[in-house]
Amino acid sequence: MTRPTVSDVARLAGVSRGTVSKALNDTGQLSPETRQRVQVAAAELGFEPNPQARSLTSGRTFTVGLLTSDSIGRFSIPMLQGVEDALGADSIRVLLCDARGDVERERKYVRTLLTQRVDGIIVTAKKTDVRPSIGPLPVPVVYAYAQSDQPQDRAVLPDDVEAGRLAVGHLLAGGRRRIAYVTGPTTALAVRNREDGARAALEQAGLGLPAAAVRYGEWSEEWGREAAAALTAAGVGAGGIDAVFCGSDQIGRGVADGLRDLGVRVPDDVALVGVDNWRPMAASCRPPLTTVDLLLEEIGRVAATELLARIAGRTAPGVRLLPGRLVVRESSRPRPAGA
Amino acid sequence: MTRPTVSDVARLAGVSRGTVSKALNDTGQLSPETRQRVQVAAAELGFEPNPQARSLTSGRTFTVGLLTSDSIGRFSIPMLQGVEDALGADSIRVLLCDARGDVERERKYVRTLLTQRVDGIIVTAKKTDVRPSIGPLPVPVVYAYAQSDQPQDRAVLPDDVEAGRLAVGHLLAGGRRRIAYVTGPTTALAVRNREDGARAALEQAGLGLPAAAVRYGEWSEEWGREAAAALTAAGVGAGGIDAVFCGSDQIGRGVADGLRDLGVRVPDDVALVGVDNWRPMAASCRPPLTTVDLLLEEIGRVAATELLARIAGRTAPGVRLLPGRLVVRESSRPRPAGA
DNA sequence: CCCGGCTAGGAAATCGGTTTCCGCAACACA
DNA sequence: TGTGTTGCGGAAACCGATTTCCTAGCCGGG
Repeated sequence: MTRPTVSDVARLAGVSRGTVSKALNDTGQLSPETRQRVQVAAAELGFEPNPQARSLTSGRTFTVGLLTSDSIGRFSIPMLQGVEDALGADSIRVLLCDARGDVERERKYVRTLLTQRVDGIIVTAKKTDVRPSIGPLPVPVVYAYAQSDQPQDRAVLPDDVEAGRLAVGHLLAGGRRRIAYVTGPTTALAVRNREDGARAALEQAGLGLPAAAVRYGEWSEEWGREAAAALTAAGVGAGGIDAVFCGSDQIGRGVADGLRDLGVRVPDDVALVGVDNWRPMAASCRPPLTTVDLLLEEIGRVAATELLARIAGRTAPGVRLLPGRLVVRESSRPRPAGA
Repeated sequence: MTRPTVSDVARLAGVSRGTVSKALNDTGQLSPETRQRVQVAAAELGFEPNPQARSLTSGRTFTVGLLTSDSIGRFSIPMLQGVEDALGADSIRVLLCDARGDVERERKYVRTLLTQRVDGIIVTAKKTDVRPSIGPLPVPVVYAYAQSDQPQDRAVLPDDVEAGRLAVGHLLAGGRRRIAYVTGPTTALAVRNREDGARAALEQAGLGLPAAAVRYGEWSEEWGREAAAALTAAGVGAGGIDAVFCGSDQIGRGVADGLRDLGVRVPDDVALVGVDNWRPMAASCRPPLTTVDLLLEEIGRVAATELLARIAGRTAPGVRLLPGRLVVRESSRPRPAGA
């Protein structure tokens, strides 16, 4: 009934407990025969060492804490999977803590994780803006899709400047010239970075991003619809815009619907590119929305790998940016030749 | 540098290690003075018992495994939060395992969790259909938003029959009489249960759900749009339908868009109700979608509470159904009087 | 034949708590 | 004063593994 212990294996193999440990961990000086005899005995009993007992001596728990400061959400999920992926390969367990944006709760969780003797902590958020560090801790910490206000903390982030460049570069390549940017609040770092990228791409093409072509608002469809109306008040085609870079797929979808309501054709009159590659939004959009996938799963994977490196003692501070990938759908199809 | 242990506390308080344990756990026979002296010493040192060492003797780890069979997704998140909520109150940790629909991976995770000596396991899924049991295990298991094929396993599920009844009852109360049901694949249990509920409500009002009024398809907006066209081919108003119960908010949104394209007014001509209360879908719908919230967070909370009860030895097999709640928005506004 | 060097594997300490068992001291009672 | 009870707290075993230290036995060389 009760699980086998080293003593059981020792008895069956006819050796001492210490010898069992050495045999199963490939340490100490043992004859190949003894080693094998122990291994056979362990297999026969289905012996698996008790992790609690093991970590009592080793000091390691083979567990890392995953602390989400804002709730777990749409952005966290792919990252979670990436993290699990990278850690699972080393059979490291993940302890989940959702602080839900509550500073007090976050502090409590950090204490819990330390008490629990986790080997490291990954901190995630739902926006990439700078946030307070969870403090100098006796264990390694990596921020994923989040960054702390302490420069020595390590962070893994999407390259939002590059994302803006990608999106606008794609529109330019499709022959668009008068491009607008409908996006979230200026307070968001991602909004500003993507704008920088967009500007860079435009300038490289000898174009600019006039103030009237940039619209800050909420991360919502409603805002997208509203902005679509405002942007086309001056008409489309000759004098007006011929493409919109949307700060998110939700906004993109709103813009698409807004344009549609106004009789503006997408992509014939105006092309659209979003950001996130949030399937239910982007793929069901009419027409399906071209978008920049920030590869959040990859961010999770890299963050976990970096954490393992830090646990192993290799450390590098600062921010690491990961490029996204353009997913081309209908909404940015180039104009038919000669249109 | 290194964390204080019972020995440190014992030394400071001038007692033995055993006495420290008794004092801090309110066991044994100690004078109030000694007890307090130890507590003061422990507080002074910031002593926190090592959970690994503790679980070595107690056999308990104060950790439960959360096994998501299909990936973590939209449905899991609210449940996760409910689970965390209920367990956090007892300072029980959550070990996250995402099997991503892979049976082999799931088996591996179950082994890992058992090796880890978790006190219990919660199994979640993204659909409520019957699934293979993870087997008779030496620890308690509760299925949340999932159910196993073994009747003795405990499951906590949304009451989909009641959800159908709620939705259709609401439409009937708003004066609708010719109600259609656009939903997911017949293979899904939720689809059939909600249909049963819808039928029950209709029959209670002396009405029926004709075969032509039920449309099975995918859980997608595309399907909703398609179905909207088919349902209104016969026209709306006098001879046609005056309301649609949609199997999900995604479908609901598709139906809304489809009707809009066809010039059918929602809710004036046709009222809509969805299921899920998935904010980004339901609230951004035009018009905003009335929907049945299945209260997944509550399901997570209840599942966790049940698991704790089982860990404590109180057990009851079988399925427990939790009712949802109607969230009324624009899409089901009753017709203006006299229309 | 004796001694030094080497190897295989056992004994015991250790990690940090919990728990059982036992003895001492104080007290009540006859 | 002797004895039985009770309250308090210490000593030590224990949980399950790892690791250090040490010894027995074997080998070869002188």
